[in-house]
Amino acid sequence: MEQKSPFMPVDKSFFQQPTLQLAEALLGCLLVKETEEGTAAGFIVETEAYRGPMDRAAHSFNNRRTKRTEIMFHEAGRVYTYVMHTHCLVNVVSAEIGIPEAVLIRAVEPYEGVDLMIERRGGTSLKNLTSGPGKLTKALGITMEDYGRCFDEPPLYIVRGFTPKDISAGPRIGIDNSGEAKEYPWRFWVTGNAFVSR
DNA sequence: TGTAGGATGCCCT
DNA sequence: GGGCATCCTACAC
Repeated sequence: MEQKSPFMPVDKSFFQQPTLQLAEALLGCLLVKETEEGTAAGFIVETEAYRGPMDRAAHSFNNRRTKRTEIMFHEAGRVYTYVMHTHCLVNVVSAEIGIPEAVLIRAVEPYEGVDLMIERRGGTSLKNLTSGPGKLTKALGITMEDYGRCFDEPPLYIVRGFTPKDISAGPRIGIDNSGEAKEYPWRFWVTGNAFVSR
């Protein structure tokens, strides 16, 4: 059978690992989005883990189950997209069915379809193209249409990329009103990478 | 049915 | 560094 997509998605089993571990494992992987306009892809260089039941910063804290958070209660590897102000943010659902955890993709390093990404972002510099959770979704063309999809098949999927030489960890960003949860070192990034959000 | 508040980004000082 | 765009969700009446 002809391989229509330019990249080979990871196996579903890739997502079957503890959320914090998955957040690190995603670093260096390639995030691909195929649309009619073309294919855009970038290496994941920054992630954040959100662990529903015990994590005040998570939308699913205390097992809050609504139409928005519903997908986090499903199997690992599903797509959780969410609208923030004027932007769309993308997460990888993790953990077992019934446990609402996810990994937020905060930054990627442009790899393929750079011209298309620049066009979507209104002609910004390369360094500013995908260095933030709202920026990368716009550059790659990820929208609420992707909610509930699986990251192991087109049009939105993850491919094994490179193994980061060094990984850093620290507190998450933008969750100052989340009590003690804001201190958890659940943000991971590729040490020294120029496309990390800050 | 009304309203308060974001897992952000950009533009202005 | 601070304010605002802008809109959907959650939750209080």
